[in-house]
Amino acid sequence: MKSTRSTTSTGSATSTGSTGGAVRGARERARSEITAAIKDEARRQLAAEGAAKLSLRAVARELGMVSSALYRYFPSRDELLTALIVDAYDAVGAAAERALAEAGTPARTAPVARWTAVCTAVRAWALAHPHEYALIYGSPVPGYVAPKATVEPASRVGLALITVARDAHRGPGVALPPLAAELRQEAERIARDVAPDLPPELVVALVAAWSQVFGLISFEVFGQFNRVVEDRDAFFTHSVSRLARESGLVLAPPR
Amino acid sequence: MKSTRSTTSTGSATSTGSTGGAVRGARERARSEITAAIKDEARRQLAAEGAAKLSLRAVARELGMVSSALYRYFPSRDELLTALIVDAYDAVGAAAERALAEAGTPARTAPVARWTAVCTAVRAWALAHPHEYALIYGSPVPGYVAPKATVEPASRVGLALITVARDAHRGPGVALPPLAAELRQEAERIARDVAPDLPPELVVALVAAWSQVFGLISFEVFGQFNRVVEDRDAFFTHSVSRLARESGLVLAPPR
DNA sequence: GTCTATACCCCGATAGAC
DNA sequence: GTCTATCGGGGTATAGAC
Repeated sequence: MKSTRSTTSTGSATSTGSTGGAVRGARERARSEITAAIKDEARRQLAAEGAAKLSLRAVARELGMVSSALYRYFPSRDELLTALIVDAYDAVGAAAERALAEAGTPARTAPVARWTAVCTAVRAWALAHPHEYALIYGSPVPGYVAPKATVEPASRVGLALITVARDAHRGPGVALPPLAAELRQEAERIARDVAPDLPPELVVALVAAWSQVFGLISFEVFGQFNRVVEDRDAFFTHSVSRLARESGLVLAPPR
Repeated sequence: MKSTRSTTSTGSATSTGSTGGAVRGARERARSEITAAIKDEARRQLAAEGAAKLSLRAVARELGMVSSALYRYFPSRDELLTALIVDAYDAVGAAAERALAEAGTPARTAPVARWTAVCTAVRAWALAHPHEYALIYGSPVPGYVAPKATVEPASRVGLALITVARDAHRGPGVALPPLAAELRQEAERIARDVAPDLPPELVVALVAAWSQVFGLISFEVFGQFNRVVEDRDAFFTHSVSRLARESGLVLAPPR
C-alpha cells in the first residue's frame, strides 16, 4: 500500500538545513520525486475508481500524507487530472514514435509495415494501460475542460501517422479515390491545418483512418469485442493493414 | 426543476383504497410513470455529472422524493444504471432499424445507400444523446459490470449492419479481399457466431467496419475532431460510404 | 409505498500553528 | 512544507413508523 519509501525519507533527510544554495538541487529532486509518487498513486486510483472519482484525499491517504499537503504539489484536483492526461498522451505518443523509428526507414520498410507498426504500438500501449487510455480517448470527464497544454501532446500519434503517409507518397503517387464534391473545401481546409504539404484527398483519408484505428482499439479495450472477437492480435493486424491499403494511404507492398 | 407533476398526484389519488382488483391497473400505471420519471431525471444527471457520479439521492431530491423511496423502484444504483444502459442500446438500435426500414428494399436502394443510412442514423442519435452514447460506447463505468440483460439490446445495431451486408451479397458476389492465413480459423469462428450464412471474409470485414464506424462517431462525440474536422456531416458521409465500398461490404453503385 | 432518522462513509478546499 | 481542525457539502443503504 505505502509507496513513499525513498521519496519522503530523502525529502526529510536533505531538507532540514537552512536555505543553503547546495540544498536546492536535493530539495527540487525530492519535490519531483513526491510529485511522481502522487501521480503514480493517482494512476492506480484511476484504474480502481475512474477519472470522475479521482480524489486528492484518497491519494493522500494512500501515500500516508494529509490531504492539504497535496495542494503544495497540485493546486486542485483538475490540475492533477491534467498532469495525468498530458502524461498519458506523451506516453502513447512516445510509443508510436518509437515504433516508427524502429520500423526502419521508408527505403527499407514497406509503408504498410510502418503503418501497422505504429498502430500496433498504440494498441499495445492501450491494452497495457486501459484506464489511461480511457482517460484520453474515452468519454470526456464531466465538468473537466482540457487546458491548452494538452493539445500538443495529444497530437503526437497523429503526427506519426502523418509521417508514414507522407513517406509513402513520396515516390510514385498512389491513386487516391476522388473526394465527394461537398467535401472539397473542407478537405483543403483540413490539409492546410494538419499537413499542408500533402494532397487534400490523402489528408481526408488519413484523418478517417486515424479515427477508425482508434475505433478498433477502443472496441477492444472497452469490451465491445467480448464474445465476438477472440484472436484479437490477428484481427487487429489484419484490419489495420487492410485499412491502410484500401484507403490508399500506402501502396500495397510489392509481391 | 420539479417534474413530478402528474406522476405523484396520480399515484396518491388512486392508490389509497384497499387492494381491490380494479385498482391494480391504475397502480401499475402510476408505478411505471414514476419509474419513467426516475429514469428521465437520471438521464438528465448523466449529462451533468456523468455515469460514475450518478446518485440516487440527487435523483430523488430533484423529483421531490426522499432517497429511500427510490429503492422501491430500483434496488440499487447499479440497477438504475442497467436500466439506463438497456434503454440507450434499445434507442440507438431502434434508430438504426428505423433507418434501415425507411431506406427502402434492397431492390430499390443501393446497398451503399442503405449502409450509409444506418450509420448516419446511429451518428445522429449519438450527437443528440452524447451522454447516453458515452454510457454505452465510451469508457466502462468503473466497478460496474453489465448484466446479461444488456447483451441482446447491445446487438441491435450490429444486426442491422449485418442485414445490409447480407442483402448486398445476395446477388452477384462481391470480390472480397482474401483473409490473412492467421485469421482463417478465427474468421470462421466469428462467422459461425454472428452470421453463419455469410462467408467468413465478409463477416470479418463487417466486424472491422462496425468498429471503425464507431471510431468515427466516438471521435466526433468525444471531441477528438475539435480543431481538426469542421464540416462533420460531409466528412462522416464521405468516410462511411468509402469504408463500406473499399472493404467490399457493398458493391459500388452502378454509375 | 412514503416518510424520518440514522449509521457510517466520502469529498474539495482553506486557515493557521508549527 | 506539513500538520490539525474545520467549513460545508456529498453519498449508499437500512430500520421502523405510518
